[in-house]
Amino acid sequence: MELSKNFDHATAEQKWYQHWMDKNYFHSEPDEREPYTIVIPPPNVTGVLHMGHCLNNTIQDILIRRARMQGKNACWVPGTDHASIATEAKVVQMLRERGIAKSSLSREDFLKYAWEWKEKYGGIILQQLKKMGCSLDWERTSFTMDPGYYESVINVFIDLFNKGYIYRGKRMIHWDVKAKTALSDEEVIRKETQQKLYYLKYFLDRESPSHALPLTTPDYITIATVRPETIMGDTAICVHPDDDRYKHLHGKFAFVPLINRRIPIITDEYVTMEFGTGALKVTPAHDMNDNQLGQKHNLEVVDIFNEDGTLNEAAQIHIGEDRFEARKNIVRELEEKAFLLKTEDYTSEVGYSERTDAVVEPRLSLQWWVDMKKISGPALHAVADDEIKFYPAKFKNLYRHWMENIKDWCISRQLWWGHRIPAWYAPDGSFAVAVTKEEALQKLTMDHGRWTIDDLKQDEDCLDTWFSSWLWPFEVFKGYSDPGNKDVNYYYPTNTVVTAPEIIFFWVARMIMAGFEYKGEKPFNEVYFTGIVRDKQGRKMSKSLGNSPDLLALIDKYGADATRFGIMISSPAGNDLLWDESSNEQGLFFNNKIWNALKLVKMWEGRQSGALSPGPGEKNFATAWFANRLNEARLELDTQFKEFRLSEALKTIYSLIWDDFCSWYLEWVKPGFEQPIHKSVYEKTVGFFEELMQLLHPFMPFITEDIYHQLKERADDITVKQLGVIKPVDKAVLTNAILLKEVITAIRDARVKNQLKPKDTIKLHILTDNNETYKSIESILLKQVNAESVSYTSTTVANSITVVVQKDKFFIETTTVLDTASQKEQLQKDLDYLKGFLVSVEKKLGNERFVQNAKPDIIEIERKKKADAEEKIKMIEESLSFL
RNA sequence: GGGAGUUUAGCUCAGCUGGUUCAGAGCAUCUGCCUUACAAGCAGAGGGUCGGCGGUUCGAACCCGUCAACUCCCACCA
Repeated sequence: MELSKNFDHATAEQKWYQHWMDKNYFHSEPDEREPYTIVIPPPNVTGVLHMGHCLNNTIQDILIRRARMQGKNACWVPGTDHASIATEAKVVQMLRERGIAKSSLSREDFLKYAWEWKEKYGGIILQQLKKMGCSLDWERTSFTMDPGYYESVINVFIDLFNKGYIYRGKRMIHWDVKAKTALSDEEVIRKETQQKLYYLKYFLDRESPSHALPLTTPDYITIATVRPETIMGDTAICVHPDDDRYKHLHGKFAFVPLINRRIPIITDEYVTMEFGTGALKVTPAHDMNDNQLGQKHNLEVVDIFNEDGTLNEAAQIHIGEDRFEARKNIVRELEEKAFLLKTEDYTSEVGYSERTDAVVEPRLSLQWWVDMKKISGPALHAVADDEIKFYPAKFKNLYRHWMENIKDWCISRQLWWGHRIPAWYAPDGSFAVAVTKEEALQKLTMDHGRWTIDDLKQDEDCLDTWFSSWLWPFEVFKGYSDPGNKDVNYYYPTNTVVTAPEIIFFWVARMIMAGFEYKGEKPFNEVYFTGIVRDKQGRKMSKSLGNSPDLLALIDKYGADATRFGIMISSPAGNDLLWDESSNEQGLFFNNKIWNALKLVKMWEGRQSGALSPGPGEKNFATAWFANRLNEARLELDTQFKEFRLSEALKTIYSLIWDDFCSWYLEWVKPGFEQPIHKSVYEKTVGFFEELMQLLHPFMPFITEDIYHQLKERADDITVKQLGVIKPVDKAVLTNAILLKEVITAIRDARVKNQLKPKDTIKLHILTDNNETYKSIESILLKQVNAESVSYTSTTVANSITVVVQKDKFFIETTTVLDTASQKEQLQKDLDYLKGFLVSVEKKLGNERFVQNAKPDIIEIERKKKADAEEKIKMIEESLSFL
């Protein structure tokens, strides 16, 4: 069958993925083999594939495919995360588009819509992973809200509550006014924000007889604030106890502008004297630090915001206005009434919601918390002691620091989409934690006994999404709901987690904690942190910047293999990567190169001669070399894989195929025009090609499978073909090949420099001590430098171009007129370099301390360098004298 | 403020235990080739004071100190 001009990626991708699925290659069941397990970091069920996923999942697929080819029982578990905030936001938006307000729906109705939405759009991302070629075990697809998984999450909550690790508490939390939910610390992004610092007059209370002030002092105190809209929540003014400016005011009172609330002036060392005016307004309901101050000094708490960030009745003025609207209006009013002294530009970091980008509002509220110190111990040590390895290791420090200073985890979210908190409240506020209402009633009855089942109400809130995904490594195998089952016993602990460093706390740390708490064992052996995908200018890829390419369009254009190549080749281990579409182009060119090599080899298929096993005199240097080169490269690849240097591993294979196989090997064994190829050489070439495809397969699965089948009619598939053992390398053959390449390049260079046309033939004369070596590579050399003859000489050949390689001399005899001047120039250049080099070596060897201290083999090398250089200088000088 | 990282060719990065002609690769550039697998290609070439300074050492891109620039994480003064 005639081969097409180029590799048709679209057809091949479709064909082979379907074929692999039909053969069920990706499905794993426990057996006697060693398992190799990866659980996918579950993408948001609402998600669509972006470059980060592309990198992340390509890496996982490479690891899984390689493990599969190494004889391990490879299992890569797919799934999605219900992503409560993100999904609920999308559903709310969809409803709004249909003219339905969430507030008009019951919880049940809303969830019906949400599930509908999930069934329709959810999991698109899993289909997209197939397009990328990911070899996931689709039969094991999990979702964090699958019924069984849901139950496990609830039971874990109950278990931790019963152990006393979960509590309910009123605390300052980060409040997302858009999503109307609490956020954990990790969900808040701090951004530098341009603000204004307003200096406000707070008039002092002079009336109060017991606090009379001398009339000479000003009748106000100036406060600097960026949040004038919160003054109505002020319940104190605080100054530093040592601040001389305010000593006379300790224990006095002042009035909040506009509303005239009388508030005390207190002292605390928390206040920075240098900042602003050194006097701080204290708003315990709306600032984390102020809240702490408030607790310490027993201040009143006045909460002036509604949950959507508008002002409530407690604010007394501007009721119903949004906080930022109110800020403007209040500033205007303060100005009009002369409370505003001045305004300064001021830049500081402000917290934004990771999900909705709303400015986070510190808010006092009753939430559920996990006491992290109770469960973090084993997880801290597992990483510190390398029981779980981090790649790159630098993340160990970050992890340790966070774990040692771990704070309690706010796990309740004011959302409907998610795992509903299994807490049941009685009318008097007492509550019980239980799976069912009945159980809860029973528990409550033991203490109280006066309620019926209809009196109980379940908590309205859901659990943080990470409270479900931290169970992922074992619960995808039902390790919690069905402990000790055969799957979890076999696959757990899993081998590798591949994820972004951004979620080291959200997910990685918590999975480790859950693993120890519920399995008594680490959840995985190693974590590979990928870099962040950035654009050419180094900007993080993001929707808002619009610099994130459409991955599916890229796959259409370049093919999945080239796209995988593109992201992997630009992905240094452990660093961020600057991705540019041109790297996909490089991948496409690579496809083309491989395809053309196939075309060449296929041309030879019908033109074979000789016997399958070569005769004694037919030893072929090229095949002997390439067999060795393959083994050498495979050793290199082994180390690169062990250290997760995947980008380098790909470069190794790339160069092995392009340079060693195509540029050298194929040229060396290529028969003359329309000449037959020796059968044994052909068979070996096909074998090498197969092995190369096998090495490349984890990176570029489609083209490699396709070529594997194009090379030969066969029943098996490369996807499950096992890698052979690496044979010992014959160093002598490799060394000779290096010499051969060097000679070829040097002679070609000389040809170019002397303006010989590619078609001009030459006669080559070799002056060497080592005729044997050259005899074995002679025919290759002849062909590669377009020589009509090769002979050996013991003297200089006159009227020729001289080339010196290592200790051998080559004379190029040609009919064209030679430019001796440029030859001389070239030789002189070499000579100067060598002389300089010799001086430095001699200097080194003349240094007594070097000879005394350096290792003997190093000294030996230096001596050899000296001898070689001297010999070479002699030869060049000889050649120069002939010109 | 605390911590981590980066700095090597025009660009993106390797360089592992200090020692081979160790200053490398890919891309980009330049020169010559439509040579019967491939111009998405072939052959060849040029290009770097290894961020600065100092130290250790027989020997430093590599180890130590210091300064500078950039990046990230954590904690933040209203």
